[in-house]
Amino acid sequence: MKIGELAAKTGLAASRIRFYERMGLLQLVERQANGYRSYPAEAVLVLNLIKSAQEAGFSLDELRKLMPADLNAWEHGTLDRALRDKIQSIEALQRRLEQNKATLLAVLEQIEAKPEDMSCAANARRVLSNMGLDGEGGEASPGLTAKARNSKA
Amino acid sequence: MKIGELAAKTGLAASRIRFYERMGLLQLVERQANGYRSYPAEAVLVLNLIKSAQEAGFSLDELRKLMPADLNAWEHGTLDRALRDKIQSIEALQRRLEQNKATLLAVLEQIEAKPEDMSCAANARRVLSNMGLDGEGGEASPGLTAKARNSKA
DNA sequence: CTTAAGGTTAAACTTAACTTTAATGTCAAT
DNA sequence: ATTGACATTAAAGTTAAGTTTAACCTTAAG
Repeated sequence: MKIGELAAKTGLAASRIRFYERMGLLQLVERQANGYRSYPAEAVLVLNLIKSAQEAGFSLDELRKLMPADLNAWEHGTLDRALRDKIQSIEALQRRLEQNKATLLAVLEQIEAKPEDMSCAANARRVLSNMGLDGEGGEASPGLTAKARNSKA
Repeated sequence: MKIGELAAKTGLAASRIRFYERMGLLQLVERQANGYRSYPAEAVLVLNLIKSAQEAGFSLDELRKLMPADLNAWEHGTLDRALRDKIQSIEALQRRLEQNKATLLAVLEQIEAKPEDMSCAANARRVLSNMGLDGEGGEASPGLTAKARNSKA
C-alpha cells in the first residue's frame, strides 16, 4: 500500500509517517520502481502501536530503543520472537498507565473525602499533604513522557 | 522564602519557577524591597501539585486554566471534573492497549497454528492476510499531554 | 495535452517547556 | 573592600515531535 492509504488507515499524517521513517522508527517500507513508498499490511499495526505507546507516555526515543528492529526480526523469520517482545512492551505500557491512573484516583478519593464542614481551601491543603505533595523535592514518580497535542488539535 | 529555597524544597530549577510565573501559573509571589521574589509556604504545595499534574498528563496550558491563583479560590468541582476526564482518557488508552495486545496474541496463535507441512514463508503470508482488520484509523483518544523528561534525567 | 490527485525531497518553520547566557544587583562574611 | 553565593532581567538557545513549504515527478482521467 502507498503512503496515503497507510495514512488514512492509521489516522496519521503522511508527513508524520515519513518523519517516523527518518527517525528510524518505521523501517517497514520498500520503494516501488517510481520511488513511491510501499508498505506491507503490518505497517498499520506497527504505526498503531507507536501511536498507542506515545499516547501512553513513551517518547519516540524510548520507542526506538524499546521496539528496535521489528522489521529485521520479522524479515529474518523470528516473527514469533518479535511479537512476544511487542506484547511484553505493551504490558509494560499497561503497567505504566495503571500507575498513572492510580495516582489520579488517589487524588480524587482524597478530594471526595472532604468533610462537610471543611472549606475547599482547607481540603485542598489536606489533600496535598496527604498525597505527600508537600514533601521534599526528591524523586519523582516514573511518570509520563508523552505528547498528545495532536489528539486535542 | 526566596526562590533558591523554594527551588530546593520542590526540586525544581529556579529558572523553571520563574518560567511558571511568567506563564501565569504561579501568582503566589511577592517582592521584597530589594526586588527579590518572596514566596509563602503554600507555594511549595502549589508547585508540587503542578509537578504531579504534569507527570499525570496535564499540559501547562491545561493547568493554567485549571489552577486557581491561590488555594482559597480553589473550586472543588473544576478540579474534580478535570481529574475524572483525565482518568477517562487513561482508561480509553488502556482499552486500546488491551485491544492491541489481543491482536498480537491472536497473530501469535495463528503462527503457532502453522500446519506441519507448511513452509514458514507460506505461513507468514497466511498470517499477514488474516491480519487485515486492525486499521481502525478513526478518532484518536483524548490522550495525555505530558512531558516528564525531568523524571528520567 | 492538460489537469488533478497524489507522490518525492530538503529545508525551514512551529509549539511546548524549559535552560542558558550575559550583564548586573544584593548581601553576608572575611 | 573584595569575594562568593544568590538574586534580577531580557533574550537567545535547546529538544521533541512534528508540520509546512517549495519545487518537482507520476499516474489516471477527460
